[in-house]
Amino acid sequence: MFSKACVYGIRASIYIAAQSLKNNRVGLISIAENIETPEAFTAKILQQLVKAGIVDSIKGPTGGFLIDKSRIDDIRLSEIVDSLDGNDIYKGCGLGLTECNSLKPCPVHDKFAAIRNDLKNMLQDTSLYELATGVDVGLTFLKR
Amino acid sequence: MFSKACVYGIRASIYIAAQSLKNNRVGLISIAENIETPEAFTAKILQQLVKAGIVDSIKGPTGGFLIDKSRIDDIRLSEIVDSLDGNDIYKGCGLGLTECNSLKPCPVHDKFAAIRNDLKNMLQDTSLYELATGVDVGLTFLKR
DNA sequence: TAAATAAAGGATAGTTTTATCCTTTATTTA
DNA sequence: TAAATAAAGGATAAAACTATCCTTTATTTA
Repeated sequence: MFSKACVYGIRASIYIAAQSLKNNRVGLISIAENIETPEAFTAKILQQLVKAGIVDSIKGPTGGFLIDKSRIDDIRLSEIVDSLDGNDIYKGCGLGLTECNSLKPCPVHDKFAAIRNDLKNMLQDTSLYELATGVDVGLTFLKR
Repeated sequence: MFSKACVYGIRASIYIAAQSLKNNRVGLISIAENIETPEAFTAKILQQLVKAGIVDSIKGPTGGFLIDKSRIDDIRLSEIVDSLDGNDIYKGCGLGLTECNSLKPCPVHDKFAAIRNDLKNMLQDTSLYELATGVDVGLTFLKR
């Protein structure tokens, strides 16, 4: 469904959000440990999330990654997916055709459109806030 | 969503089914042309579909690929996806965790389960027959 | 101001996926 | 039975994705 970069990025964002809600700034090592991802690869993904404006970073001692508390409720899963995997999962044809639309549809066009639309809505309706609080209260998990 | 091998395989299966319904056996070159896929790579995918028992092949002059007419209505999209991409899209965790279930769920477990279940049902409910006839009457397309 | 810390960035390596080429095997037909 | 045809299979190459390492830049604190 999503690339590894994307799922690592989602997990990292949720972890950073959960910590930011508790006013903790977190470093790369701690992130990689808590979401169980390869450290250096996670660093690259965090760079992308910073460039996309989803995560903030601060260099030097006491530095690390954070998300402004006031924005955690506004950030949607769809933004993270967009920034790491692009919008192909929403827009692309299910059978890989370059031109595929209601005028010249592939054989699964309508059936896929329905699923993809549900996926799109789900990602757009899901905020980082609800995911982060689930992790914080121990209802959901980011590793294993 | 699906690998290239998988979407090529679906398109090839639909094309072979459409031709088989008209009692035409089709060769590799003609398949690759009509679904616009790289010939040699398509050959490899067809080998997998033959091994999976979805498509039949006959060697030598007048040979080619076909699907028994009586089976076209029974073959589901899910079988093709299974044979080329495996069942990870149905079973795997949306965030890539190895253990993820209702007892120890990832933050998006329930939301993904709903989407994945819809996808699963759609693939299991869709027969090669309905896709092939759509192409045959010019309602849907396999290339561009 | 020097040393320590932590992210950013560049280079490179490993793995998987996608793609091609060439030889072998099976089958038909002249 | 020889020649032609078409799929099967093996080897290899190219591209994309995943992953690691090392240097540079920014910032803090002693």
